[in-house]
Amino acid sequence: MNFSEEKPIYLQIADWLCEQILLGRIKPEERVLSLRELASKLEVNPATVLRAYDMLQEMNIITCKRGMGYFATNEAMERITGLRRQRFIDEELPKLFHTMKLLHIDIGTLVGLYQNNSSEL
Amino acid sequence: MNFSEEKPIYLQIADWLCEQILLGRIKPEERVLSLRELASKLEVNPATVLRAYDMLQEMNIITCKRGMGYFATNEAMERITGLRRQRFIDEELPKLFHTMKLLHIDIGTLVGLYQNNSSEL
Amino acid sequence: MNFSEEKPIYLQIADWLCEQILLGRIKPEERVLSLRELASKLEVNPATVLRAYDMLQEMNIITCKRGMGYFATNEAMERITGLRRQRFIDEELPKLFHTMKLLHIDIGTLVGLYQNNSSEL
Amino acid sequence: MNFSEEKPIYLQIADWLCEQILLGRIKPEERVLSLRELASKLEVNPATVLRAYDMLQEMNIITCKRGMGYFATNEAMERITGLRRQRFIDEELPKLFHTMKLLHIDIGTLVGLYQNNSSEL
DNA sequence: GTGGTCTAGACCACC
DNA sequence: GTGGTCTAGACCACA
Repeated sequence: MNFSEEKPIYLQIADWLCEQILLGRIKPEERVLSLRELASKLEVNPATVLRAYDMLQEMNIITCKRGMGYFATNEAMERITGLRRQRFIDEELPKLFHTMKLLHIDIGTLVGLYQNNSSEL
Repeated sequence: MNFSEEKPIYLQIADWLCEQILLGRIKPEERVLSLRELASKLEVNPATVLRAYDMLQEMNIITCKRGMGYFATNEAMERITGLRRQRFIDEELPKLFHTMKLLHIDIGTLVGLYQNNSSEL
Repeated sequence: MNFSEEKPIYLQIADWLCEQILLGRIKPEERVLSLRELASKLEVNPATVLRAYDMLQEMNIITCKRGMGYFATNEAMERITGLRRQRFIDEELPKLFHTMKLLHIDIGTLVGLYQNNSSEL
Repeated sequence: MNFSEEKPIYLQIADWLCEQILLGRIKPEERVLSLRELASKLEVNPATVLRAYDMLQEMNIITCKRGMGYFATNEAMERITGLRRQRFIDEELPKLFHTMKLLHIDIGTLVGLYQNNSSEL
């Protein structure tokens, strides 16, 4: 995994784990990698993974069973989708539209780019 | 000017100045406020403004004439638009489309939100 | 290290570090002294060292791993040599030849001085 | 005239004037441009030209006749050549040889570049 | 007046 | 521990 410079690594780890869940690669109630496993896989400090897990735990996305590891909650997916949709609509979209205006990119152009981009995948 | 907490002030100053140029409030070759003027206007330390100006100077958006202050270059606008369009298309759009996919927001929905948003302004 | 008065200290630090790399005292991927370590060793302010490191980072000569310090990139040597050769040939040599002409020093004389100088070392 | 960024303008003006003398474009005892003439020609502040002239006066390269302007001294050429040769040999050459060593440019290469360069002019 | 450098020190986020 | 940001203030060279 490649970490971007602009965001703290622990946030990127949390985001990545959320995506794994959204994509169905981790099911509700399923165990996620242990701190040490994930840390060594990602080549980061376990304390960094811990911080991500702590955060997700507070959001009720994962939960810790002592001695057994961390597990996705059964409401994980709804929590993630809810939080993200809200952030997307309230924060990201306004910025997006502002940028488009400044750069004189109209919505038609955006749709065009979307379709090209989608077909590439 | 109100500074957000999430980004360094010097970056916000740089962004703000770029927008002033994009919006035509500062013309090419025109002098921008001196370090001290801007610093006292924004109530920040001159060194913080300097850091913003340094950055913009390296991007060829402003240039320093010794003892006389900083001036917008005559290619300022193209530089800014160029840099931003590229960043938008290469970095922000892919993220946007990725998020849309994860959240099951299709392009039609986005267009709808765009039109609502535009009519509000 | 003795700093000359004529150049900013941060540039001298940057130059010095580049030479350490060119001379093989710092290998690619190797960690360089932390801001604070180098600052206290050189008896300067950490902010001054930071400025040098910032500059080298933009030139892709060193890179920052968060919380762990700065490391020479694996292309550090090529970058330095490349930048310096170009500057030497494009800027310094023309000045040199120009000066020689004005002072009526011919190339033979220069070669003589070179050989004396080399044998001294 | 194009001023470099790295040196104070007044020094560049002084250097330029010295070169005019070395090249014989200004003869000993001949009048040089007045402060205002030169300032407007170079598009700089007369105070900047004054600073250059002051410096040259202290070096006995030009002299001021009140009410009549500045004149090259009759020893101007020797002064300039003397100062420059010394600086060239004591300061510039050692730096040059040091750079060549670091960049692995040998004296033969330099001679080659010299000959190419000379034939171009 | 302008910008540029440097210091000392505080405070923060991150690993 | 690491780097990053910001402040306050001093001092300098330059125009």
